Amino acid sequence: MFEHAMSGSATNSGLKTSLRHVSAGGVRSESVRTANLSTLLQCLHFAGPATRSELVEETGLTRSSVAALVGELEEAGLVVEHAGSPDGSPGRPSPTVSANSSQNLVLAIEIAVDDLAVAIVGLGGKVLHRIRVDHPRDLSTIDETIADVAELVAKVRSATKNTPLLGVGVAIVGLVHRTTNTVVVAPNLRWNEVPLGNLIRDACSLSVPITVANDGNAGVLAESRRGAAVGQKNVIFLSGEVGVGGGIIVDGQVINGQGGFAGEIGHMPVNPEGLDCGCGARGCWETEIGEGALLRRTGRMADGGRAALNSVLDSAAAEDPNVLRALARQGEWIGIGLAGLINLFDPGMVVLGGTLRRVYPYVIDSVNEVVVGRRLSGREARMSIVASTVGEDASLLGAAELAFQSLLANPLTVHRA
Amino acid sequence: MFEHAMSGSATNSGLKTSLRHVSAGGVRSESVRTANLSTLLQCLHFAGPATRSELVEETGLTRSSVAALVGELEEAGLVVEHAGSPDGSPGRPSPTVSANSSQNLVLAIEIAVDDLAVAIVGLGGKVLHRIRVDHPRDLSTIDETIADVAELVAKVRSATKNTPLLGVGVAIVGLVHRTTNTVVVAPNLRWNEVPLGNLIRDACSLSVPITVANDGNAGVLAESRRGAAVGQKNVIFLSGEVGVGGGIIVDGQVINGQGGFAGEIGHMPVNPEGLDCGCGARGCWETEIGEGALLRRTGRMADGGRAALNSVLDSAAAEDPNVLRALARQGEWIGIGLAGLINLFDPGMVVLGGTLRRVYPYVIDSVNEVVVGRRLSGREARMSIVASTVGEDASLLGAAELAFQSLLANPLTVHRA
DNA sequence: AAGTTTTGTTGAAACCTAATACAAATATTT
DNA sequence: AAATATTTGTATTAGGTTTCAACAAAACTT
Repeated sequence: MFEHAMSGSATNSGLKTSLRHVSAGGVRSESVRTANLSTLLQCLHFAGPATRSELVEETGLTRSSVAALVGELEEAGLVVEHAGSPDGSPGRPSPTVSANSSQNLVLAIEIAVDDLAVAIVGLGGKVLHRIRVDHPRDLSTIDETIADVAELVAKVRSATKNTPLLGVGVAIVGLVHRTTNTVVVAPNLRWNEVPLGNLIRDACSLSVPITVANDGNAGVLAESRRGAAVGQKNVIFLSGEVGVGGGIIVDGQVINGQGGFAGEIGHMPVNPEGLDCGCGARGCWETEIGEGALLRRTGRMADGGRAALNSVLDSAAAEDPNVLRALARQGEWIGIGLAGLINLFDPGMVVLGGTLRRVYPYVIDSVNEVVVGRRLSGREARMSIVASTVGEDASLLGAAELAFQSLLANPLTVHRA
Repeated sequence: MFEHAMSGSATNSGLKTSLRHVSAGGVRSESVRTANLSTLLQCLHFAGPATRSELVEETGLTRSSVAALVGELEEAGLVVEHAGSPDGSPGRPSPTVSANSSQNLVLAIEIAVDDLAVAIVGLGGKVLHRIRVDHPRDLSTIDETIADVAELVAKVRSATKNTPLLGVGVAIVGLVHRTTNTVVVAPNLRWNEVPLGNLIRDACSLSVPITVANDGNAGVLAESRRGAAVGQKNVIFLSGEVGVGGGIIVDGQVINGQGGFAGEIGHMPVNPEGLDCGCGARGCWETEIGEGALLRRTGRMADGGRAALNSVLDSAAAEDPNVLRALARQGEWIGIGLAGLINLFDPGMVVLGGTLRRVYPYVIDSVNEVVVGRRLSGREARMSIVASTVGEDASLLGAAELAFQSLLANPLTVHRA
């Protein structure tokens, strides 16, 4: 289990850099311990509490090693042990080990088009406190938005007794340069070149590491670690909101690309004769499967927002034939783009999130029909298209996972504040 | 360097992933040695001979460890050492270590639409013997093709004194199921469900491991290890031949997807109102940028083959305005699809191979224009679109690298025959 | 010729997990 | 109720791997 956290294929050997002068590739014995601590902590974080014997079985390590490693994690305050109780089977009961979710907290922030959300999440994935508020686009400047975020952060932090944090994760509807935590462009927010990481750090007086990421990339992380795609190593996450975002998992890892811009699924060119897109190009997938397209097809105003969307869903529930037809058409376009992605990635699962989660029942048949027709691998590959199970908090929870990544990779070298 | 051997997420120690190749999860001390042997051998295989001190610097290991590890590799016959000679600088000369390319051979086979190629390649990438022959599609049955391959294999093997092989790599223009080495479908060859790996093994009486892969996936491997994309961690390889193939490297690794079907770049839907594609769908990218499209646009017969293509290139060289215009149009379509892929992967480099390598000078301007216009990350990301440098042997050399992968990952557990 | 610099070699020390033996805690059998 | 079997925790020893430190070897420099 948990290979997703570390990728690495059996016969691996990808090459990366060429010239001989970069960072060391050699491995020392100490690193073995780090790797094993990491494996154990990931087990507990992602799969929940486990007895020591279960950990032995899952990791393949010996009882002695697990005892020593768990002891070290406990000493560091990362896990807690509870005495085991008899369960009816013979043998000495094994104590239960759990992630210490009350003392290893991260801050998660989501900046969506018409929403802000903030949460404090404990190791193991326990959401200790969460706030989501409406925050309509165009009603706030960047500075105001940051101030609003800071206010929410203050609330959740005081609700959790200002317990020190391990890190901060931020998900935002925009293109993010990962090494600088900068939002290069967020069309729906009309942001350009916003150093979001630094702004949030200053506004909230944070001194722990901050990771900013695209909301789709955060969403797929949540979906793959705690949602519908748990256990899947190759996943496409398609999230239709005002814009169409997404995230892709290849061999257990979210793909970031060279600068962190990867995963912009909504701007694949699918219809050169199509509509103009907010990104400046024409005929992007987003123009055919975004919220606007659905509202247009059902005779609503394309910028009708949430109310219009609800009306569409109501009509669909009432089996309005025009609306159902429009949804089927929508599904065909979803299928066309998905088929291309499936031929590109050969995923084991496709997850539809955001608004697409709500329209799922009305579009899935036409989606499947188109996909099956265009898939090259035909029936060979088993692949399913499912609705998100994490739901509206996908990006928020993904942001939390981003903040945990460094701890999980290197459990014993952590700083909190 | 060579973190590629370990990939791993940004924050982790890098080690973990390399050690992680044992499925269990836990890492034992022996794996450290395997990982370090692998790192050293990859250094020598990909970057060529190096002195022991260079290896020390590259791996970060100590002189003692490198000495021991190199000694072990030498004992296994994988590397050879030559006494160092004074180079004008002070200090004791360091012996040079090189991959033993005369005794660690793999067999590479490429089955293209109108070509067969076979080569014997030594560790370090030295091509010891290579044959490429015309083999027009539709003139042979599957069995005949396999027999032709077997004949070529016998030739190259006897030319290399039937030295035992470490493995076999096969690249083919078709969709390959990796775990079974089966060609699910190869439209241009009209193959369906061909157990190619087994057929070749039997026809050539081979007893070493065989790896069959899609030609585009093999091509990108060659290009990234020994061609234009050396050192790049995120690469898109687009190879236009009769069909349009490709391969994608994410974080230093070729992406295979769930069953090995990933990388089918040519069948992205880019024009729903476009032409019917051989795959059964309509408006695939291949219908706009494949060889047929170019011939069509330049007034030739779409199935004119190599002769027609040469005539187009001649006209282009003679600056025939109609042909140049058609090529520019071709470039626009290449750009449209590439822009989508770039938004999806955020690569550091795009490599154009196959026929596209030859038309590169005539299309690159319009490609770039479209791509710049449609890229979301704008000027933020440095990304270049270049022509393949490996050339017509990309898939063949990639197949060889496939065959080396297992040895490189685990240098001391090899069987030859 | 003596000193400096770089590199190979060797043995001890440090780190990590596995293996083994034994103790503890529970269920089952007599 | 006592003995036995089963499972798990603990402690000790052994095996594997790397680093460290000291020394030797081979080159250049003064």
